[in-house]
Amino acid sequence: MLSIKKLRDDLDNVKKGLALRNLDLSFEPWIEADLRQREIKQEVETLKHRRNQASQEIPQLKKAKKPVETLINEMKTVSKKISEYEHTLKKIESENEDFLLRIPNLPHASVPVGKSEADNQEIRQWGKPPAFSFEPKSHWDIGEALGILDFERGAKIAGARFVLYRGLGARLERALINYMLDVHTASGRYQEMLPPVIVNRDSMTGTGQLPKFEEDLFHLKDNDYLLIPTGEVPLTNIHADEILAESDLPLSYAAHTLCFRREAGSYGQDTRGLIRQHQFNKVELVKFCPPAQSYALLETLLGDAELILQKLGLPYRVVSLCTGDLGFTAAKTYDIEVWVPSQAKYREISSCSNFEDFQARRAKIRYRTEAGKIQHVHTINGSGLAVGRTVVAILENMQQADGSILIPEVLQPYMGGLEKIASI
RNA sequence: GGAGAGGUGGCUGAGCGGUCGAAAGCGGCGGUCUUGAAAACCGUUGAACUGAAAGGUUCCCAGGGUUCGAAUCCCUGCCUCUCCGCCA
Repeated sequence: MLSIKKLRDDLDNVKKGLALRNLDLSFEPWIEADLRQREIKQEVETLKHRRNQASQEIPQLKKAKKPVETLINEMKTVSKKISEYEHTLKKIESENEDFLLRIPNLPHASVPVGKSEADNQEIRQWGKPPAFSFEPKSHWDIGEALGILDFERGAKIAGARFVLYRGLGARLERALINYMLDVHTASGRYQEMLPPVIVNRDSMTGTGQLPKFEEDLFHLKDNDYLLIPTGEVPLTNIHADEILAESDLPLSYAAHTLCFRREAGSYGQDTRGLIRQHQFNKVELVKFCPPAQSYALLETLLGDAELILQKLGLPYRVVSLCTGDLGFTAAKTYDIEVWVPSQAKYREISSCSNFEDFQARRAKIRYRTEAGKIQHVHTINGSGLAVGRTVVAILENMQQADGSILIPEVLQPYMGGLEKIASI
């Protein structure tokens, strides 16, 4: 959520920022409603002031054995008016709130300006795409041939975009989760968490999935619970409605969670394979910090995610999303894209963003400065990494002519010392 | 799932329907004292909105209701605890 002060005092710059996102919102109705809201509020407050005064006078008059009938009758009218005004006020306030909750964050000055994905800016590449002496196979062909991925049975059990990992496939997924968490939590860089993967509406609103993106979420209707699309939701909301101490910042959390996405609107995209599943594993990194540190810490967090790929020996590049491709809540985002040989393309495996105070304002995550001032923290998060897609990258980049897969050295201890996965 | 108890400030914990944002204690902060610290004593100590300020409004889990007036009464929901049942 943007600061209402900014909207009132600096609307031109807000509009400019939104224009960079290809967004042209009409603010006129809101401006009017906002004025009206403040007017009514003042009116209500004046009436309430009178009522409060009377509430003190009445007992005094009673004590002095003076008549109170007139005053009470007068207050009856006042109270009636108050509740009428409040009814209107509530309606306007919730409409205004809803409008604000649907405005995206503004891009940071360092974000490249552009219309679409095509304008994203490559920051760096790491590693070289492997050269194969044969036509590299897709990970689903490899996985099925090795008997470690079973898409047919995944579909039978649940439906399209679900997979059954078997044997060493399941082991590999688990190995990656453990490896990633071990690296991130080494020497206390991130505190490990294991949060709920089902959350309430407040949490989803706090991190920005609601109210706008409800159709992307799985919904448990009986009790209005929602399945998280990313670990960012429970991790960020850990500190919702809290005032943190500056001396405790920055806070860094890492967690493995399942993630669930409806993938409404992505029909026809990545219909085969692990890339786009309704349910997947992810290790998420989240930081809370004072505003002055957030851009430096975004780089740190990005580096932490990159480290995993480096240690696994998987070629990747880092891309800075342009203003037109930025997610709803982000002020700045780096995507890490890993090389996928069968597609001869880099594909997203991590997204690292600085939300500035956008989520903190929604979720009411604040901190007290050393000077005693209370202000919103900045939140930063990123995948470290999407586990299923890491499996994709390993299967495809490490594939051998004989159909086997070499297991990255750092992962071997997590695979019981196994050096490769081969069909028996 | 059944029966009961309860949700008050950083914590513990008072609070008759009417000067209650809320006693008291602890903790925190500032000071006196001290070479320093502890102890003792004194003072101070929630948040949001609004206003240049003075001030005003709101918040005692959440949402409704009763009332001139609600932390206090009623209803609903959520959460916590105890007992029973079931259960990984």
